[in-house]
Amino acid sequence: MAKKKTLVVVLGPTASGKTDVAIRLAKYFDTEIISADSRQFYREIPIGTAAPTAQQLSKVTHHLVGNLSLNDDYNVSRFEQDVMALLKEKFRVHDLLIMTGGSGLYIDAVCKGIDSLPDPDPLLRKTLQEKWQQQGIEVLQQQLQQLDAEYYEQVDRKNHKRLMRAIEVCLQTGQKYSELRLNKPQKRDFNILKIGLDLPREQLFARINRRTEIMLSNGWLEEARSALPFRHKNALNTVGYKELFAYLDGELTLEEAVDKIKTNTRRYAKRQLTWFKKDKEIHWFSPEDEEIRQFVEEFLVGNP
RNA sequence: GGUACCAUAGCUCAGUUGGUAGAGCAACGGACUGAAAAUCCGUGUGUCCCUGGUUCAAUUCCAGGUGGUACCA
Repeated sequence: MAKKKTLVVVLGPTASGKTDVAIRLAKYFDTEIISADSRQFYREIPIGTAAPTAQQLSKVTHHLVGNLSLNDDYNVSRFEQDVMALLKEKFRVHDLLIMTGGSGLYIDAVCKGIDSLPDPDPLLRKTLQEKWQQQGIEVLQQQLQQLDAEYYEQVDRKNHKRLMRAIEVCLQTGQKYSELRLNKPQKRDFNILKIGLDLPREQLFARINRRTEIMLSNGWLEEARSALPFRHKNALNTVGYKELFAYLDGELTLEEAVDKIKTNTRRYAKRQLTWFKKDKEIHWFSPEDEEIRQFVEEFLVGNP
């Protein structure tokens, strides 16, 4: 019987040191890394997304970094499919693979699966978007109440994105969203070990501030300037770009923009931590902790 | 040195005709199934500069002090 394969997931808030830890583990176990970062896919914005550098990429083979263009539309479901295909291929030659990133929803899609739902119809989405902007959220609420009263009861009714998505699914499938959204964890045929990286908040915030400065001195502003033609793409609805675009528009001074970037990055880190805190499968470590490698080895021994 | 004005939450400020106070931002907490670095929800954390006076009661009125700002010397 074939040995069971293992996916080690290195996760944590932004700037917690995931990239370095993942590379160290990958080198030690002589394996490859799959990114689970919803913004590092885009090849035009490596600086602002703190993607692995050319030097880091040369040390270990990375997947799903810089594989998309800002023009590409992408979503969690496609990510799940891409990663499952990658795992199938790479587990032929590796017993252990590493996935690292900070996008909780994307990580969960790989670890637990995600329901089979249709991709949004762009035209329908545009219609709903306009409806919301012109007539307000009440119209969306009423529409969802008619289409799917059950989901309407549980949904966050002030969140236009949730309302729109549910309406989309109902209209596109002719079925109720609440009936399609099973939310049932799928069994994977590989072991999963989740390693969480975290630091005392004060230290994490100091790292965020320092990294922001480094990213700027690495040419982030120029990167933002050249991404300007794509500013309305979803990929650029991202911490940092919004603020730098505001500076380029003359709405903020550079100093104000940088301060806002730091603040919004901290807030992003907090949202990530809120997501990860719920997941009781995560084993938490400090990024400098030498015991991470040993912990993985012990897991491998215990889960042959 | 003199005069005027100001001093309230981490920041910018509102307010209390005397009954210990509230907005925005920040902060903190939370939600999350194809836009997720997105989107949305909740929470006020306070020697009301200090000391004294008047008063049943002072953050509020009065006096002095301290600090700041402006103008005059």
